[in-house]
Amino acid sequence: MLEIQAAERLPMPAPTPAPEPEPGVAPSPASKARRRAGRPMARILDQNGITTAALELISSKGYDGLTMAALARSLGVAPSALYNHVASKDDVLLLVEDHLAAMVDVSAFGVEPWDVAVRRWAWSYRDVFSEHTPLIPVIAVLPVANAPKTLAMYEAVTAGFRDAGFPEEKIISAIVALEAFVFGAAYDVTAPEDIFDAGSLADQVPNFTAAVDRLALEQHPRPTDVAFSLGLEALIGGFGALRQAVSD
Amino acid sequence: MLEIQAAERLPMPAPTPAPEPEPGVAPSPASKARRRAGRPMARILDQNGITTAALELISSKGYDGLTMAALARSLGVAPSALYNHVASKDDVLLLVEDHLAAMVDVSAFGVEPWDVAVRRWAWSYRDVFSEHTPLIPVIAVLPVANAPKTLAMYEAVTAGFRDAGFPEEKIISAIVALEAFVFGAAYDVTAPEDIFDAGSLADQVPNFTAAVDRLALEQHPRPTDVAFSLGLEALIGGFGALRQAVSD
DNA sequence: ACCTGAACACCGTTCAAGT
DNA sequence: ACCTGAACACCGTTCAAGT
Repeated sequence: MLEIQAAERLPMPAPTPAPEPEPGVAPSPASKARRRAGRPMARILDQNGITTAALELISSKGYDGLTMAALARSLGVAPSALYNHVASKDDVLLLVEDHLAAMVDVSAFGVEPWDVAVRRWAWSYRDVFSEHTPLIPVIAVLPVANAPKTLAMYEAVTAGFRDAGFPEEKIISAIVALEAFVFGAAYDVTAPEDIFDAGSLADQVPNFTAAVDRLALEQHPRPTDVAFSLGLEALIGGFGALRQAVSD
Repeated sequence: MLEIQAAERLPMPAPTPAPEPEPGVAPSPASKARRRAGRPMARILDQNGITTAALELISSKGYDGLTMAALARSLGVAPSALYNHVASKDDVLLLVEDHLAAMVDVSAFGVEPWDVAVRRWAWSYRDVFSEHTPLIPVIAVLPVANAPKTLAMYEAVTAGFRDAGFPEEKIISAIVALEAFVFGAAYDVTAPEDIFDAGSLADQVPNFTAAVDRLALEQHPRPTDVAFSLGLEALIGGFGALRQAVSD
């Protein structure tokens, strides 16, 4: 259901087809007149428009606001119309995920040194998905064949690892491990500030409470960024030692 | 809503109270007779019974099968009865999470060397939650004050880090980083085997496909375990270098 | 092929009524 | 205090009917 649908010519001869509005663009408020049932003259929906509308809905109402009904309304169609273009709501989430994957910064691979590239990629990956954590369960189970832009990201990262002298049989494992860390860290970004406040139980967990208080004393940047940096540098350090000599 | 509710004595004098069935135990099939409305003689539900029933439901029907209606049915009550003991379905998930946290193995801290303890804890943590990934979004945002067993786990780990010479101001950050990796890895366990099959797009991502094929050649244990081990050892190695000299 | 509109089989949650 | 039963305001999804 995620294949690209070839733009289809209508069977009737139409030498100068009337300039149709872009599919997926919300109808102007002027066109309040409700559409009659039946196939419309011009296609109204496509996967691109659905993706864009979903992203707008998410950014304005959050993932709770992303319902098939709300999505349809923002596109000016009935909810059932969506099912001509996606098989399910999960399909919509997949479209969104693949769009976001294209925003992850892989530009440093093959240009900057390996560790710099990994650092840039991982921070960017975490930042993008920390605003979209409801997608993480979807990504984790997502066969890459259905997400071309996600696949392109993996290709860039893999090539970067290979060119940096990373042993080929360990590349995928290393990427999977880094990705696991990135996804977990994306959740951590969304945690409330006082998540580690033990409240009335504080005196029962003295070591923990002391360590939490001690961290708070450091006038650091966000604690979530400190933890991410600490873990990421350990992973980069450990994985970097696996590389074979290469001029870069 | 998660406070422990003190067992309450009924106000009426009851010198030899009839041996009441344990609360939360599903009614024997014999007692088919429907309860009348109104407060029952003996309390039927409590948080313990709800937790146990939820865990049974999850293990038999999965998280999709964990609905308030199904949970109530397994306990022999109406769905609305649950709301006398939990504020919401999220509260139920919290009870389940805290129960599972107690199953994570922290026994090696303070007994075995630091790296052995971390390794045992992390593997156990991942294994427990890989069967309960729908809880991960809940844990990530969960104030520890509401989850006493989870808090106890953090206390044991924190003490282990401190006693091993870990600088106090970095302990929480290190635990948070390890936990992020564990949660992400828990998702990875649930991924389908062919998740990295690029299908028809394979020739567009040659480096990635080659690395995936290369990994498959290694007759390893589960790829997810290889990736977890690789990342965990890097984290342990990197964090271990932060420790100050201590005799252990 | 691609829309509408009605319907289906659910959800979690609330609340009056009962004891 | 703690249950039942009815009701509420949703969900995602299906499908006949229309053009």
